[in-house]
Amino acid sequence: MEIPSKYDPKQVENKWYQYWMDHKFFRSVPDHREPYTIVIPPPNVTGVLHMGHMLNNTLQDVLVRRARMMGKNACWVPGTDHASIATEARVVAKLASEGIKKNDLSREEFLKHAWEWKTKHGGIILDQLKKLGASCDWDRTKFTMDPDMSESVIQVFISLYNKGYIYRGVRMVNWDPQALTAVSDEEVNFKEVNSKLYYINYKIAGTSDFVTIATTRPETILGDTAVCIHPDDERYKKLHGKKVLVPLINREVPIITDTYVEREFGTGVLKVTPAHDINDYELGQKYNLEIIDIFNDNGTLNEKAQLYIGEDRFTVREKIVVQLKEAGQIAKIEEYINKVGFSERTNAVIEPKLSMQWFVEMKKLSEPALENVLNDKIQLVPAKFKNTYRHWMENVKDWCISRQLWWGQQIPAYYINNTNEFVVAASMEEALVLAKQKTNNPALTIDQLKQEGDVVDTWFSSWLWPIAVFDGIRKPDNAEIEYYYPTSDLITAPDILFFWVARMIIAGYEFRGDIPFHNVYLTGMVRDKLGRKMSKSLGNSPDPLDLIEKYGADGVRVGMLLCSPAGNDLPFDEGLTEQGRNFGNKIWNAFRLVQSWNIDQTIPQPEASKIAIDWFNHVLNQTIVSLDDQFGKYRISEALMQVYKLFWDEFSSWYLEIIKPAYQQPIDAQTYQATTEFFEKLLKLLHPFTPFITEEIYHFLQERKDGDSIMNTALPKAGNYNEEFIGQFELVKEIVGALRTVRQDKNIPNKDALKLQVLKNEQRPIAFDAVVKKLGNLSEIENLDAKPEGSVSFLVKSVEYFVPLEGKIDIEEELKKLNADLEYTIGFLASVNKKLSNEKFVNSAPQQVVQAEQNKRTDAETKIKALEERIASLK
RNA sequence: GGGAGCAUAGCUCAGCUGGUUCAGAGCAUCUGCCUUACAAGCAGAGGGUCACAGGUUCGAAUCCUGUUGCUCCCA
Repeated sequence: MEIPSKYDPKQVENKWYQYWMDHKFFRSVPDHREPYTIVIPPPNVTGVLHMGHMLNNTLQDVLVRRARMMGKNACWVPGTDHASIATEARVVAKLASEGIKKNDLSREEFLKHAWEWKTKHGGIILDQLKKLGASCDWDRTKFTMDPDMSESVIQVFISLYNKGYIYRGVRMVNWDPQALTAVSDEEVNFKEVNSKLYYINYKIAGTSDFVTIATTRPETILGDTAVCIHPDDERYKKLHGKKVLVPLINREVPIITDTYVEREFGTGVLKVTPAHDINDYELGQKYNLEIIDIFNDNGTLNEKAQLYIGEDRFTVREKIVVQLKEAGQIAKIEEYINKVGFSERTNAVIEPKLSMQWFVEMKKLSEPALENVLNDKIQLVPAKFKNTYRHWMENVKDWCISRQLWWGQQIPAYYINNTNEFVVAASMEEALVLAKQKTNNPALTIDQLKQEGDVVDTWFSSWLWPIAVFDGIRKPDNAEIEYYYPTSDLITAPDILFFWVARMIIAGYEFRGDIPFHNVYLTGMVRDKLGRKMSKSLGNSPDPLDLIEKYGADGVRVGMLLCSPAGNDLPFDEGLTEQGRNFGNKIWNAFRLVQSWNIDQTIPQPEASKIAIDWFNHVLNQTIVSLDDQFGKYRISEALMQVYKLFWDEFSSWYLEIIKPAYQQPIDAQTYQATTEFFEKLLKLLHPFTPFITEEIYHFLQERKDGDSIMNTALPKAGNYNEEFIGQFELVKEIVGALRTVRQDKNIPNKDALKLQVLKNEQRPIAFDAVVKKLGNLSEIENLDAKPEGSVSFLVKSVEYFVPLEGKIDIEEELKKLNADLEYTIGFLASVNKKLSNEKFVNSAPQQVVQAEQNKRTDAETKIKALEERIASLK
């Protein structure tokens, strides 16, 4: 069988993914095994796969595949999130391009379009994840607006309302005057802009004096209902209790005092516009100020402004400044840089706007969620995020859950007779029953009820995700939720620690009385080389599918993982995926080598091979132990690096080189057997990281039955290993390395055999001679009693080796090296001696440490003696 | 403005409760090799005042304090 020297992932990956799917290997149903559950952080239906998903889902797949191979019943639940704002915006834009306005459609008509859109585009990411090799149980694919999911959301809303956690209230929202909707805080981008700071004189009522305020938004003075100063500000003490007149409209408003005012900013006098600034709003609440909303929803001024009615806020800004100037009320204008919020979607300047919203009271609900993260019942990885988490949870604010949108679960509140009186119920019929009771009016009809138009925030459905995907809200005792919940690990990004993770924990305790997951692994943020967050709008993200096309899914997975320690940002570089691809190629070629050998049952096993097998067994077991440890700490990146080195350095560069028969010579059966066993174990260890190539080679390595798969085999378990043996072998590597250096220095080709001489020394790893001979291409290793003449020498530990090379010795060169070594060793000995002669050190350091220093001294002394003798003999 | 975190080789990071030659790994760089598994490779080499300044200690990359710089969160 001719196997190409370069591994081609393309058809291999498609072939095996299909095979896994055909055999339903990702399917999980409850059984007697221990469950291992991950729910995917549901990507937005609007999205396409980006590098963040790649990282995140690679990590999940590694954990899931590993758990599966550890004999657990692994269940990875995939799904998507309806992303109300983003999706609605998409659908609105699409309709607009067809000349249809959202407002011309009924809610039902619009939702029909939205569902069509979702059906068409909503599965893209999940399909893309298949290319990555994600071993999700696709039969369980959920969507946050599936009927059962929505029912759960509504049920939870009603239950929270009935428990008194949900209320209505006025709140400042981020209003997008272009899209005509409130947007969430996460959808506002703050940017620094060059603007101006206007100093405006306000007349003090009943006097001819005035006071100067500073503002960046002069158009909002029409909504001013107070002016505020710091109570301790000496400059303005005389103003306490006075009133001022708002310029142009001469409304009389009070001067209030509050420590909120920064005395150093501007003039130390703040104009207060409660309807159009969140901080002013809070002042307004505190001092019971009038709230005058001067803006229409589209950003033009309304009649309450009295002036400029119907004109846009930015036009008004320019005009009002002119008018104020004419009135002599502008003191000065300064250049000023401030941060302005822009809508992520329309790029319109966000207008803070007051509106009636629905809230969840969070204080009490969040208590168990705080406690059980702080006490590590739920473990955050890395733990540094506990700080952030605590800070948030201790200062938790009520959660505004209403959105002025149609795409999402419509709030199940029903207003009675167009009043603000309402009932909360799962259906209109139930609402009618409640409304009749509430109004004491048995004649009430459905026509007199009107359902709240707002939908709930998307997070209000995704906080139920780990429960709802197993139908644990509607059917709290069903077999699935009891088996899979709490889930095992959650892998997500730290920027939604509060929005999502914390709320899932809250929901977990509130609705199931238990944690939703045991561990939360927080990944880094994938950035570009300039350190910018990768985003669609910047266009700085490579297309993951292109990368997979170019480097293979295995290569991309390795590339992503190699440098993604938990919680640290990952500046993405295509070089990493290239490294991943190269690794795949290395595995491939190692396999090609092994499969090219012919086995001869009659030839004896070479001594060197026997040693190599022993050694590799030790190293393999040692690595397995270490891997378990790394995975326990979620150090996935380091775990991969260990397997990477195990395969590349230890197995390929050392083990295979030792056992490799001469060209076109057969290999003995025992060594071959051991080698394929090693290979298979290595493949299994690698499988969670590189699922495709390992499956491919697994099937080449031996005849397999249909339905066999490496993904369903057991991960190798660690056997005993001998560290001393491994240590001895490290000396062998040093000897071989030194021999290679000699060859390179003296220009001796590998195929010319050398003779190695050794001064008798008990520390020499004599048991490994066969290996040294093979790798060094030595004709023999000779024991000497005295130092030979005319040889190149080197020291490993304190053992002295010689390579006889008549006529090839450059004595000058040799002396130089020896002297440098001698100098270093003398210096080293001096530092050791200094430590040892320090009584405080000897008395207070642990015995082991002192002993170690003493050993160092002995070794160094021996080495110095050897070096000195050698130097003397050369002179 | 409040809070948190980070700073180790050109890059990305390890370095656990201070103590084995502790200053490491991978990549990149340089040198020599197309040596019949692999040039997507092999064999070697160089490269760091562990941000800066103090302190604690027999001993500090590691603990403490301050300074500087960067990042994130909240306002």
